[in-house]
Amino acid sequence: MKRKVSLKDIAQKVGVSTALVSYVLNGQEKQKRVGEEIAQKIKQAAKELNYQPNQIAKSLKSGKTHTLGLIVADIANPFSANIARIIEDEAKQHKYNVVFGSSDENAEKAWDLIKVLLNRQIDGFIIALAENAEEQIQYLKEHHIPFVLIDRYFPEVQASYVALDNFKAAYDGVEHLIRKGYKRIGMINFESGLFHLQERTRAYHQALQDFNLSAEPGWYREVNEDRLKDDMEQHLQQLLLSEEPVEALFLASNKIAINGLKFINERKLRVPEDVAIIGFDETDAYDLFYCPVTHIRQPMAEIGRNAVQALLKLIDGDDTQTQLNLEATLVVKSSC
Amino acid sequence: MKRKVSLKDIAQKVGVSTALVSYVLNGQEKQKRVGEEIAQKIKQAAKELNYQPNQIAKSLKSGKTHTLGLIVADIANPFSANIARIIEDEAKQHKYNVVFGSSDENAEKAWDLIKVLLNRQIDGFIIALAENAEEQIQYLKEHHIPFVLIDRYFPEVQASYVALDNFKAAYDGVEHLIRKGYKRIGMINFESGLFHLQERTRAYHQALQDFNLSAEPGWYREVNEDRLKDDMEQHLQQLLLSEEPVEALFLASNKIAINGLKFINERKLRVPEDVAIIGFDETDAYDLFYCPVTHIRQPMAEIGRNAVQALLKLIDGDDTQTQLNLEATLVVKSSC
DNA sequence: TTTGTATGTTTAAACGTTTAAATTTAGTTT
DNA sequence: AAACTAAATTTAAACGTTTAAACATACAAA
Repeated sequence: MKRKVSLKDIAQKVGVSTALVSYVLNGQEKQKRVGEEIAQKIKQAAKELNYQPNQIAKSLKSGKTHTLGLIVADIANPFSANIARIIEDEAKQHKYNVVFGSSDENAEKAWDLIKVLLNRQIDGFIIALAENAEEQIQYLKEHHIPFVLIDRYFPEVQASYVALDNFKAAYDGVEHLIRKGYKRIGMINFESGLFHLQERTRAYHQALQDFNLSAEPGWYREVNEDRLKDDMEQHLQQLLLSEEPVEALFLASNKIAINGLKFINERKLRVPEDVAIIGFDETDAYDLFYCPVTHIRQPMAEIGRNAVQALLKLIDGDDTQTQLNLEATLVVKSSC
Repeated sequence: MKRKVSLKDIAQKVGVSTALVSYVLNGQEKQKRVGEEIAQKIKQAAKELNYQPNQIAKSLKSGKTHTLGLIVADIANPFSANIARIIEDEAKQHKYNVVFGSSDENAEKAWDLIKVLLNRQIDGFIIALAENAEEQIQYLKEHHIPFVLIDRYFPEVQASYVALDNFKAAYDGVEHLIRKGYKRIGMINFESGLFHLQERTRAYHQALQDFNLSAEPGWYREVNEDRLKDDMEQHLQQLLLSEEPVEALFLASNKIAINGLKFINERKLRVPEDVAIIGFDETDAYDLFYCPVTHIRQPMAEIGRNAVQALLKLIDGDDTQTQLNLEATLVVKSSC
């Protein structure tokens, strides 16, 4: 890679000091009252040499990299990928770049990512927290590193976040099932201490209670992310193919829903006749299923955009915290 | 953000020059024969102060950022997202980070991305080319910037790439249909000058010819990415619901397949009775469709890993080009 | 003529590293 | 004791920017 053109090269060509070149190329010719004629020459030379400023040098000087770090559970998950795209676009609009990393829901990995990205001097983080990551927030706060949480947050820790009103979203979903007349309503959620998932569970129970429906303990099931397929098989078997199957099922995430639908497909169960379904998040799968699936859609674009804007505010030194619990949309199809 | 600990701080604390600290912390204590005792003190101090080297400064000095630029069409597309994840992991193993950008299949945007990332001094690119991007390759080559193409490449331009043997993959798919006894075989592909897509079309025609099947021109259709839904509607209408519908359909990408399946779902067509289907790429949709879809699977992990390895080789100054056309797998389900 | 002011330009230090070269110190040969 | 060698450490420049401060020049005012 032949050495790139630097300020010095331009300075040399025009016959001035690098300072002048810097002033002109940064639009400070007026304030620093650079001579009209020389300014022109400098601009001309910059163009001729196709000068591209070295951002690394700029960063070293300014301490700013104009880069945001994005940490998600897994960039290969459509939810993360979609949000990543939105964040990328929003960041680009503000002339920021995005470096990303996947934590695999693993606090250890998330730590590594944070450390690595910090050493690369990114200006701030957008993070979808892993479980047991309170420490990390604490660290970021102590070191005054700007960050915004998305999707998940810890209610007891003070921090900026842009998330879903998970309770309301899930409540609305379960209520929808109830109003459709289903009485035996089951739910499958991840086995997880994450607040946003627990909120969905809380909403399920609350809704059943509010509408005076009984809730057999066995109707609520938890699956482990790492054994997703097996756990789903096992629980669905019990929920749907036992003596007294549930009539309706609330599947609390896109991955859970996809697995659930696959099971239903394989066993040739009829939706909504044998079991009504309501899913969470979005996936092509919902539309492609023989019976399009009613689901709870998160406002992805809003989440992404708000997160970037909140983060940039923090980076710019405006310390007001942003705490958004956005509303989901119930997309009614024909699965219940 | 309180100022971070620098070499100077450690030097000061121990009472030596920064040079020594640098030597020790970079494991050069032996070659530079740093005193045993002082070396210990330095390490100790570094630990106590929790020293984290400033990578920006290192980069400025070395000209290396240990960061790879990844340019895909759209990070929100599962294909891109999956590859991104694999690339991320492989890069991490070699202590590299990944910055990404989406080109939206738009040469202009891809240019911007390249420029921006170059100014950030990334060490090399992994690129899924947009159409009309020959120039960009030329530019990268002229400037001796290491890069590896994935998924797409221009056969007439000499460059490292890791891609699929699209011709063989598609040929195998069509041959599968033929061997199943289908005679009237249609195909839907993107309207695009991209070589990898054209190869799929070429394979379709070649296979039909090799097996002495007639190929009505109307059986081959092209859709425009931006009008995907409408175009698909229109062509499927003609292909499947006209006087003489095709018996089987080769859908040449995941997006096309998903749209096609949605159409089939809406119109309540039977697969494979009314029409047999073979899809390209992977998507949950294939498994979720009431009749699991036979498809051509790309070896994503191989593509990603090979791309990173090839790129790192180039970065390390080994100029041998990597040109891989990997084989796809035909995943036989029940749609044909 | 001196002083002052406005205008235009350069100098030099700084950001946090790396590293070749110079320097100091101690030890060994003559 | 002089000369040399080896070991340990420092110095200073460099990477490519930015920017406060110093400097130079011209011109007007006293």
